[in-house]
Amino acid sequence: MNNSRIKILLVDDEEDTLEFINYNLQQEGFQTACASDGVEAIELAKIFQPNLIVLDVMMPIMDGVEVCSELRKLPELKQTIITFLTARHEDYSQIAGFDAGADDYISKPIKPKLLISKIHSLLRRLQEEEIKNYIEAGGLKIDLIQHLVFTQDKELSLPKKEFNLLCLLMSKPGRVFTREEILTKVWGTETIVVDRTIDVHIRKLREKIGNDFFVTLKGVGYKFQA
Amino acid sequence: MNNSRIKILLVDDEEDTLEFINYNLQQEGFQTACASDGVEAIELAKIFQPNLIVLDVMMPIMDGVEVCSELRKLPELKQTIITFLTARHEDYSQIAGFDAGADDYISKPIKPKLLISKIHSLLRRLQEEEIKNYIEAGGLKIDLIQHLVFTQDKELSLPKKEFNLLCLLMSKPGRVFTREEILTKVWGTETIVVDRTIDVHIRKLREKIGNDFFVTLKGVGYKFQA
DNA sequence: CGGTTATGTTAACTAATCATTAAGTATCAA
DNA sequence: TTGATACTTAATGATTAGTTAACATAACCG
Repeated sequence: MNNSRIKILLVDDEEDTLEFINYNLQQEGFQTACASDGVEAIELAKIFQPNLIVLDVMMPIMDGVEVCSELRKLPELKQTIITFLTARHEDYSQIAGFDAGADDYISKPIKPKLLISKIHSLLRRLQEEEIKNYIEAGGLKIDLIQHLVFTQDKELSLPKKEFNLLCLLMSKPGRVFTREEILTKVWGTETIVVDRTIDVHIRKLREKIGNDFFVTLKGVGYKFQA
Repeated sequence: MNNSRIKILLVDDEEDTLEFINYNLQQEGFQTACASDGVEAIELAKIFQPNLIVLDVMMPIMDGVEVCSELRKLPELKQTIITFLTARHEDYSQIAGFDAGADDYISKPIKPKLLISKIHSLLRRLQEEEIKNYIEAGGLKIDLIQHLVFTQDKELSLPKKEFNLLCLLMSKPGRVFTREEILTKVWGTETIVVDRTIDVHIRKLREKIGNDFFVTLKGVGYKFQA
């Protein structure tokens, strides 16, 4: 993963801590932003759209738990991971933190290496969670939930049959699907269609997505090739 | 959140997988129940009333998709989250899965930490939906308490069905809802209405709120788009 | 309680899109 | 070269959604 695409928002009222964490994260190439109180944090979060928020629990005015609850209410931050920063032995806030919707916590005093590795593991989780509902291959991405296909330059919404056919082929890039297989998996066992129908749908996919992705194997079938 | 109040039903034909997940979830304090086939799953679901069902797609007799469809028909499981367990990129039933009304996917091989965090986030979503008093997306805001919709320029009060339909679509902007899903979630499982009814309600929403928010996917369903 | 209005549903029709086929052409492999 | 197989195009057919108005039902209100 390229760290420079990752945005992290740091929230702490102590200037020193803020600078310390900030320095370490920037060394790792993360994009960072800092806020020194809850109100500022929420404002900044809206604009900055961070992937991760590191939030001190003990803060004046509005404490971390409260800030976290507020942040969780923002729909645009649904995917954002929130982690608390707590002084050791602050058990109460840990529990309350999870109620407020935090994903993890980091204890003070902060050890840079631990912090970084923790952040990496949190981000890995984010990435893995994101991947699940996609089929990805050869620079293309199918979003099954949104029923959309993303190419390098555009996003398209395909008709049902085309979409299903593409899903099938892209589910195993490089693997050949026989015409028979395609028929049973896309059209089902009941419906009987002539072979040309597959060709036409392949053609439409070639038109919309690109010729080279779809390889014909004469007498055998088709495959998706990156 | 107190995990011990959360009930999770696990369905898989492989004894090992079942035990493995079960162990991990029990470690976290969740209440669990296990079923090894579809029929058992449905029976158990009725009695156990789980908050979350983790359902293997590949099963003999009745596959996960089929089980999911059946489960979705039970009115008492309306609030239950159903998530599929699939071998990564392996099967095509992923696509059919969303048609059946699953909420999410978890890919095998299962990583305990990911599973747990996934479950937490699913449950958080459930909780949020219960607590939340507004839905926001694409410049629109629904106030669930006041039963009002705010657009950029005006505030409107929609009839029940229209309101519920809008809530459903806006609860997950971008996500496609199949007609079947819409029917069960807005009209319930008992009432039978003709397909045109959905169209008419969509039309009214388009009229009142704006055409472009509501995207038709022929043969699939509708989605809300910002 | 009626009468009124607002909402929900349906039917019937129209429109649009998608899927399929047919037919001619191109390509490949034996 | 030739026969089989795939590609392409356009036309047709089928399916699905949009629209409208009418009817039914529920909610509202004096």
